Amino acid sequence: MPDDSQGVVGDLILNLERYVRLSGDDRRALTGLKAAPLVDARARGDIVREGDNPTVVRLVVEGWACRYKDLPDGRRQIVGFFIPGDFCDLNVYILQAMDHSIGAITPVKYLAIPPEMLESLTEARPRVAQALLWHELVNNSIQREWLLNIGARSALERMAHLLVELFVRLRAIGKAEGNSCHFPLIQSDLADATGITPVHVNRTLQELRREGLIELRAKRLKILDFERLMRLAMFNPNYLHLDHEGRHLDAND
Amino acid sequence: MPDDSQGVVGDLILNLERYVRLSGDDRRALTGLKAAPLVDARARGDIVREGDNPTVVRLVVEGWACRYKDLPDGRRQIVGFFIPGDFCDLNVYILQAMDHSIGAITPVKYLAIPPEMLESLTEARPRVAQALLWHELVNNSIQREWLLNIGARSALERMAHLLVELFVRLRAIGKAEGNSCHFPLIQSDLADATGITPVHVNRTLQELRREGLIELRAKRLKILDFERLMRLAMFNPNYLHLDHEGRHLDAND
DNA sequence: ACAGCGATTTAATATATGTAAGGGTTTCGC
DNA sequence: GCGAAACCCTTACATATATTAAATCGCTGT
Repeated sequence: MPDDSQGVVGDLILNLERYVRLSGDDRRALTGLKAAPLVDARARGDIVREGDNPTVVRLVVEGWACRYKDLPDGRRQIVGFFIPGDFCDLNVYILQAMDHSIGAITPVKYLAIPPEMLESLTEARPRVAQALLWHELVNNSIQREWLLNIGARSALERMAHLLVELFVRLRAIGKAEGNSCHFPLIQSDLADATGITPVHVNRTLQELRREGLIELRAKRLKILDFERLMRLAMFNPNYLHLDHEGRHLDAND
Repeated sequence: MPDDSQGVVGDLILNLERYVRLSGDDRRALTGLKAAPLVDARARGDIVREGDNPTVVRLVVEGWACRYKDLPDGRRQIVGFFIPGDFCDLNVYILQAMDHSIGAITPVKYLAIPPEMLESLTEARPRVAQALLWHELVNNSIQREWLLNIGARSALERMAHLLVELFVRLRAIGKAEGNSCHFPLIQSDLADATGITPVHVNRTLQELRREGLIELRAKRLKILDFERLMRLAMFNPNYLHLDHEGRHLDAND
């Protein structure tokens, strides 16, 4: 849970400060978002369904969620994960009917922010607007990398890539302890996200363990050899667009 | 070639009017974009390379282009196609370093628009700004559908889906004649876009032909049974977000 | 402590898709 | 109009991943 001084929007601030340096006033303005209603969602339930016409923007405050699409015959593809500090639909609501669903992985707490509240925030604080735009563009970039991942990498490489990405993102909001982190995805989530079958996800994870690259049990992921895992995944951090801050990717910084 | 009254930005206007009803002043303002330099790109050449730091926004005026990413070992994934009236990077340039490349499929003509020119346009014409935002969000939605396509559909379904999508988009800018259209993609383009192998693309196309669903030769695509092709692809037009105009998807309207 | 259920693991088998290589055809530059 | 590429197509074979099913593990709640 976010128990820092910024309270419930602390992870968002951490998130945005990767992109833009915020002033004290910017941070205070963001903190004002906590006036929005805080909503609880049950684990494994839907938060928004394809076809809905949402009227709020959701900011994940606690827990994991995902964006997914499904086919009439039940096949399902997760197209992105949300962790605390991520917006589910900063702009998407503008399109009226949702073209995808949002589901909770764990129990989730989110702020249901009225669009006008965001508008007045971004009008008053241009740097915040800039940071939000950046955050959104990085999301699109991640989406493109996922296409490369699913379209061009082997099952093993895909898995490795997804684990590295999630670990890097979690670390960025201070949710990693050394080289390990809480990891609530079950194997069928990984299957839906990578486009491989749950049985094959299992084989793939075993291979990553056998190779001494990871440990994964009891909802806890531990990266044993970050460097080698990144090489296997052909992980190129460019697409996260963090470099302009001079940060480096190293599991132990 | 766009030889209508709006000249070189005619396809853009057609494109945007699917989303928002533009006034005469809006259209005139958009027509002003043709003051930007018109650039030629050679077929099969790169227009922007991953890592570049572009300073203009590109609007495709003639020809086809694609967004793609590649891996160190040469594997390549096309993550989107651009046809006339599409922006290549309406916002992406903000992120500084490109996380993907843009390549020409055919000879391409594009307007190289300075960001300030776009900014003054959108400040003066809010409906244009709204339409551009919509266009961008639809692009992201298409990206999500592609993830579903590559992650969850079989090779045959994937192929069918891609063909339907491209046909629908071409028709929307008046580039289809009845149930057929110019189609400059070669089989290895289709392979890179669907994440299947060129040989298998060939098998897949033959099957679509054998089933009496399409004709495809000499850079010309003809949809023989639109209804059945859509069903095979599980094509749900929601993701193109055209419905608010009350349009229907029918190959012969 | 145990029941019950979801999650993981294993195994056997099936199949879609990949790989490699050769021949045929269209396209395009000159 | 000719020649050389570039593209398309085919075949034979290899393999990664899917499918199905069933056995174990490990929570969660009683």
